Amino acid sequence: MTAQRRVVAEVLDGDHVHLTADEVHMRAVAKLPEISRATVYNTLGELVSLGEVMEVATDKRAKRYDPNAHRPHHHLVCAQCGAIRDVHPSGNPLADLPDSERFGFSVSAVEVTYRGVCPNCAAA
Amino acid sequence: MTAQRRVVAEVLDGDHVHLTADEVHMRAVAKLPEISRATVYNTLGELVSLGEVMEVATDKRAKRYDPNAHRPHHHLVCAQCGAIRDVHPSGNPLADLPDSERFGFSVSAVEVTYRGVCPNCAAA
DNA sequence: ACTCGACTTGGACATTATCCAGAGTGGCGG
DNA sequence: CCGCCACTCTGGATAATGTCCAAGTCGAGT
Repeated sequence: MTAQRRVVAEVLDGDHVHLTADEVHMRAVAKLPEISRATVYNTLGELVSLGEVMEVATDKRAKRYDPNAHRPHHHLVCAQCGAIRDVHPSGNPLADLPDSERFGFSVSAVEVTYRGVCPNCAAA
Repeated sequence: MTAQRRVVAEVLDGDHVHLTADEVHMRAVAKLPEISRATVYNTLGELVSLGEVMEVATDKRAKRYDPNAHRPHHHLVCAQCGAIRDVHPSGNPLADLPDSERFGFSVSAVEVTYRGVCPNCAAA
């Protein structure tokens, strides 16, 4: 546990939002100016391997990192401003996939992304 | 409808797989050598706007384009080799999102990505 | 204090996507 | 048939994101 990794962990823990790798880097630089992008990417990759954070691919421009990896949840994305909210649907989508639709895959996870327009953008 | 756009449409229609923009470009070049990347991107963007093809963000490396945009379906992705299959689950995930979890959004679409390991990779 | 290994750094590089200025093309009125 | 206009395409530059590598740095153990 080095100073650099602690800073990355603090950035993710401080705000429970969904940051891009670049945003994590910028915030890390604010706390530790000499930290490099490579270290941020390395550390994020390790945190993902450890299961401490999740990668989220809601848009294709950049990965986002979700520090709320321990409680299963899905995401609600505004199509206009890109805002992301965590949501907790009632059903279990894994159960909705019958064996006949699994093609022999061993299915281990499911990601659900709801898309819509947030109240702010709807008002504008 | 120019020659270039016809070629892009043919590429997408010829194989019902999930091509990246770059794969579309390579296949388009095979049919029409002087087509440029910009034109492929433009045309793909127009097709998406028209609702003829869907963008799929199963990994973060590159967008993929799904020509099967007219029948709602979801995707089953192999975590190892990246193979993508279309699947048709039984339930309707939109119904699983109660109003209390919508935060005022007008939710219009849902994407579901199942992740697992395909039979080929499981055998290897 | 020395050595070794792990970590970090900074920059180069790769990939994917977008932008832009200029050239090309086709239709249409004259 | 000619020239004009709107639109499209091209090729290259550029941006955004992510990865890799060689060398430097730091700390633990001896």
